[in-house]
Amino acid sequence: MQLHNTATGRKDPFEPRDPQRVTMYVCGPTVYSYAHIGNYRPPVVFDVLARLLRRRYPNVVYVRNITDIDDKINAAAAREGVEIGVITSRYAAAFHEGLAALGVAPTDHEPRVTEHIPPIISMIERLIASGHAYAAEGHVLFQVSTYPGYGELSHRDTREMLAGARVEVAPYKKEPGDFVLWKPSTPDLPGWDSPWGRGRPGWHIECSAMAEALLGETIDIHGGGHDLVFPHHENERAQSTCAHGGKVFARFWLHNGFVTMNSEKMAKSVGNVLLVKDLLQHAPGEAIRLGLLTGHYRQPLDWNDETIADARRKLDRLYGALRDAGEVAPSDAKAPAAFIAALEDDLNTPAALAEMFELAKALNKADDAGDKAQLAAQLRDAGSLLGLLQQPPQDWFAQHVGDSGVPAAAEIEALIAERAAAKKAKDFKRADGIRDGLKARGVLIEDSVQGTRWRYVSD
RNA sequence: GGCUCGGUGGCAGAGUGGUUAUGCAGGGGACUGCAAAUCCCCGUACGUCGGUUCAAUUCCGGCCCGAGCCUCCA
Repeated sequence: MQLHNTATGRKDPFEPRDPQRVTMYVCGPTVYSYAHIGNYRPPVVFDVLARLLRRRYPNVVYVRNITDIDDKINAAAAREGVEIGVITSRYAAAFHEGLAALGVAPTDHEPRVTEHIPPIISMIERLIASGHAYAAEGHVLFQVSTYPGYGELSHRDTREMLAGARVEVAPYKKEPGDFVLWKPSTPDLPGWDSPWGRGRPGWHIECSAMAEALLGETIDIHGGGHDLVFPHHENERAQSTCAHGGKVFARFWLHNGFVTMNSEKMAKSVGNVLLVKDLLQHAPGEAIRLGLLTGHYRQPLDWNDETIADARRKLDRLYGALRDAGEVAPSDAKAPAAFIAALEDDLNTPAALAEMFELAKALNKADDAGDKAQLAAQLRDAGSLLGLLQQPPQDWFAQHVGDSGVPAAAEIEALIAERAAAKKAKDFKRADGIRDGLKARGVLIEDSVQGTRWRYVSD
């Protein structure tokens, strides 16, 4: 297996440090509002990677955190006049609903920052003791100049960066590039007692401490959105490496590209945020998931109306092949080698999907029952790695998302029976009238050798 | 300005030093009462200018265009 490593800037062969325990940490959301489609790209991408790793290694420990203490959370809580727990549990629950809708399997651990304050304090103490951090005016700061490797992950020259720093430098910083590990809380803000007074952790130290607590000092894979490379992951790397006496923190750094809308970054300030909870009102979660996997994870993904429509049609074709195979004998055939090879080449999901369409075509052409059984099993197994095609085909075609107006199944069945009678009586005008009527109401009729079947069509 | 990554057929989107991506849309055909679904065939795409090479969309360089990051945004 090959994975692109941000630290080296190329695809490197991946071998776990310990094949008996493969470790992966992915930065999760800060739960202060509803998550948009871009926020779900890392969970979906790394869900696929986790599935792939689990197939190959007996024990994969996958951690994705939830950041539940943060200035934006504090602001939201203050705005609503509630405890931060009200805010964080609301949006964490919404996030989980989105994950479930997109078929994202649960991680092995989902640590929350507020439940890991002692390990965070402990790590900060160790950084101070080893001379990498210092306390000043209630803050604790990491002294970047004590870590020569700083900048290696993001390929930045620290001196130039510091020279070009455009942010006002806080007076308590020894050097402009130093970043905060702990900051003081005023009485009206959430805080925890610490050796440096009542306060709260900085953002970067959370992930370092939770990764250490759950996965140890060196992890195999660290993932997240491309925007986290700097400063978040650069800082994490500095903290963890220094706290662990120079041991490698993450052996592989993986970063997914952004989701854009009309080639623009999705951001509140731009006003082009597409929330998944809204999207789910119009499209099946499985189609959204496929939409997120149609491009390679490192490429930017431009999201538009066609993305979803396209994904739905693709699923129509794949599920259609499974449906037309009919009842086939169970087979334990696995995904073909070319499909696995595509995924093992830095998670090339577009190439892997192309293999699935080849399987679908072969399945559509197959006559022999044994061949059908095997091809259907292969297609399903391939789907299981991408988190697709796991429901009965009938269910896929019978679902209708959101809106009103579409006829209920019972009514459709009755009209189909009526049409069948008309067809038998050679009254094709009436039969076609029923079909056209249903089509106008969003139901497509198909006659097949197994009888007439129907499905809801989008738009 | 620095760093990272891109510009592929109508759209989406892989890949490759000389040979089919794949899906959708479109054209033709088979099947069908007519459709739909399915199958077969088709259009000969690689930003631009140079260089390397017997041969470049694929390697190298310049240029143009685009996205992201540059202290708390997935």
